[in-house]
Amino acid sequence: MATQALIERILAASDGPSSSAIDALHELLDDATIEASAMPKSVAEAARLVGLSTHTLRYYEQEGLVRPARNASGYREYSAFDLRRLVFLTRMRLSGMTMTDLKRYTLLVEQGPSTIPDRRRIMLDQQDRITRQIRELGLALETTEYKIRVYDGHPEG
Amino acid sequence: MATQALIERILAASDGPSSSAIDALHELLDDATIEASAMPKSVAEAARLVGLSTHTLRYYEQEGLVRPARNASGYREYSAFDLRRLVFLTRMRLSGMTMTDLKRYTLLVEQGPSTIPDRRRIMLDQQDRITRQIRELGLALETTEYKIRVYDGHPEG
DNA sequence: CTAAGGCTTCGAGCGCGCTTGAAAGCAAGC
DNA sequence: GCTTGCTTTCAAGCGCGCTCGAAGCCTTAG
Repeated sequence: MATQALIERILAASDGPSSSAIDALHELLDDATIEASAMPKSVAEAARLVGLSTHTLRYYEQEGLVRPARNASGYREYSAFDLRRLVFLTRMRLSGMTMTDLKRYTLLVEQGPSTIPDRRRIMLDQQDRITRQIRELGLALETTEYKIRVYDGHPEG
Repeated sequence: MATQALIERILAASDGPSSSAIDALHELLDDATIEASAMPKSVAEAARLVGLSTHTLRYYEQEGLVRPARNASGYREYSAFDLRRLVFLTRMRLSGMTMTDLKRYTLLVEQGPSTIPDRRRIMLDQQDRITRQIRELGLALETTEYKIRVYDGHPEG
């Protein structure tokens, strides 16, 4: 029962875009709100779009994770490409990938296609890590469900 | 397809114990390896059983999360009860619950049944948090799957 | 009796990922 | 020209959750 509930929640979470449309989403822009205008975004706009602070965006640049262009006055200009990368970075950070690993990965990306095998390996490792993490979360979720059931007077049993 | 794979992974993760047996697991001991012997465990044994360091166990005690008894020489003795609590704590920590929240919760537990509504609330909040986190991990997992597919030469479409 | 290896307490240190603050430049409205 | 509010760089600080090291006590084997 708890397991079933978990699955239903996962389904609800990733259902909207039917499985085959997911690829298109990734390819196109990773996030519908980004492609709308092709105009580069200021650091504040970019921050708002990806849900980070301007400070964090500057920090990411300093760490070499993203390289927005600059306008005549030295202001940052985040292109759709930069925003896509930021979405990727955010997703990976939220899933627990470390800054160190993201730096390594980004470096490989900038070195061109010859590093694809290395990048693939990193993604496979992340995939494993995330899968383990989901397993752990499943256990924790069941534990909260159990406690709540007990607090509600374990109506079954 | 990615979604289906995700669900299958979740299923594989929490399948062994059939849904209805999960409650029993929680009630009995949370972890089969613990109940075997009723003898209290030393800090090192307890650490090994729950997968933490002895340093961390002492730290948790210092923070009031667990209260193992002491033997004549002042050594810690972790009972089955203490170990159960440690498993709970570990599970919650791994799911991202903060030390602060765990301290609050533990304090409520030690204040007796009158705090059950508060505890229930905390568990409901955690349940929400974990569910959101699983959603995020789902996105990240799809992203790694997408990248890997691309690196493999996107054999489909 | 001694040596090895557990255990104790205490306080300081650390790694990660930001976060904040200071000082100053640029843009747009009044 | 002045003000308001964005932007820049740089360096220092911080909160969390451990993690480590020192100094000394207890227990068991030889």
